[in-house]
Amino acid sequence: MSDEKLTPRSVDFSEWYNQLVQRAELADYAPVRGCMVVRPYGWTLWENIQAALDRRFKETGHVNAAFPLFIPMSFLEKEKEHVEGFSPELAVVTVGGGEKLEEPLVVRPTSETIIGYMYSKWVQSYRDLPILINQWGNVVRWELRTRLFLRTLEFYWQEGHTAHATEAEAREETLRMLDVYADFAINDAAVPVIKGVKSQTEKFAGAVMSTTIEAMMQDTRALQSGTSHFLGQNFAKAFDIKFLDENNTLQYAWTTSWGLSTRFIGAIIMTHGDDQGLILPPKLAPIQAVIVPILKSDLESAPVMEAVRRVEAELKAAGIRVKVDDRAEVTPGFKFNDWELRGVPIRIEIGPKDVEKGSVALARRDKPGREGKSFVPQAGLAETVKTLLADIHASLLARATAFRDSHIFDPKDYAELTEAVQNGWAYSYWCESAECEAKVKEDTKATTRCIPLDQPSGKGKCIVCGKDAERKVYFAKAY
RNA sequence: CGGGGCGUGGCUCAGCCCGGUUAGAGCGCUGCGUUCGGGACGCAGAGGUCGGCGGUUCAAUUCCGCCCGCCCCGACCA
Repeated sequence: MSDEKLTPRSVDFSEWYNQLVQRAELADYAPVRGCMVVRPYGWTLWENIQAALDRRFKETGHVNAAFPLFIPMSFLEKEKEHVEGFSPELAVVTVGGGEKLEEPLVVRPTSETIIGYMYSKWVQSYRDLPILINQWGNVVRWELRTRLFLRTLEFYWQEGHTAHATEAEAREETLRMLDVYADFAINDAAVPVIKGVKSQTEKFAGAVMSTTIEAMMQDTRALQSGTSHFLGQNFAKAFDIKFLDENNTLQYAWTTSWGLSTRFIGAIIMTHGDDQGLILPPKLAPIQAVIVPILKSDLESAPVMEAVRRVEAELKAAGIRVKVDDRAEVTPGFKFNDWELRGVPIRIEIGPKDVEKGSVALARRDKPGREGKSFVPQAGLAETVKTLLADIHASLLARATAFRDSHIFDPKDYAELTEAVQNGWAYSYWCESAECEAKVKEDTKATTRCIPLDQPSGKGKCIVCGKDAERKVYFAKAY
């Protein structure tokens, strides 16, 4: 609800984002710096994301559980890289019930440690494995610079934690869940992502290997949209997760963890949104179709509203998430803009002319103006809407994919690379040394985003140092 | 934590330099009426410890000091 236009993306992309998040009522700033309130519209979107992921987790054999928010400080310290990675951003509770605590409690920044501790209690035999548990919850990381959804002190996510008898099985699980994320991103959110492996410097603190799905936002910056980690035996050794195998030999388990957070909402906003506001992917949109009645006078009100209610009931019965905007105090034109700001995929206008002709006006959010508007019969509308929703999904995905691909460059030399990452991603051979990675970062602020799983067949020379390189990597500025 | 900016109705801001009557505007909000196929209009209203504390002064939103908070820019991150 606002009468002013959004700052256009071309003028100030991050200002566009900030205004949009608030005006669309996805989230608001909380009284504590860096914390956000997820408003009902934003939370419903998150619930739809949760449902889409949770279904996939269950299908791949996982179960949900809940682990505590507080973790003994000493747990974090058991895994060297882990504590080094997270200690700068920990929130620590030192007083409880008015008394200084004997051991400070960390508000979980992630739950590998406490879950590792529990797994060590639960695992004795190879017959206890694998353990495939997911948790939906919140975590706290004391970030310095925050943005709604993209980086807040507290955020909501899911974290899967699995333990396996063999390395191969754990590695397989890591990639399986990466596939789950990619499938969700592409097929439910219409966000094209690239699956890949993080460099040693970019990987999760404590992991042997981190994998990621990377998405390109409309300002061409990269957003890590979900991660899946192969933790090797690092946490098993730190927390003593041991089992007897078939040969009665004591072995450390192999663990994985994987997470996707409310940050993904930021990915949706910055992948699809336009200068009018949000464009939500149909499968995740809290409201898939909004009906706006057009009332010329009180006389015409009754037949129009009768048609509106009938259409509403039909769409509902067909499983479409539909809302009637029957507010009397604002005009249809206002409502059009209002729902466009909120990203509802389809608008249905029903007025006196439609009652007369047995038609409705359909407007698709992804194609503004006349191009996206059509007049269709009321008969069979549920099917028409379903088809259109599917079509919108496909066109959003195609558009985002085309945008991304047209902003991925293949620089011929280092000078071209520095140019490429100013308005896109550079896809280049890299010798995988931390030195070359650091040089690019220092010169351009771009980091390695991932070494994609799909690689060209040949080999090449490192774009930075010219030495032999096995694999190509994406360099990009990132969120 | 370094550099810059800002705190005045719900929001965006004016007023402050140069202290002095009832502190304003636009938007939003409430009520009534007319409207309604791309951001309607009229009339009548409600709403402010001018971020906090202290100082200067007959008198402080205005001048001074301290504190608090927020935003932007530089070192970390899903």
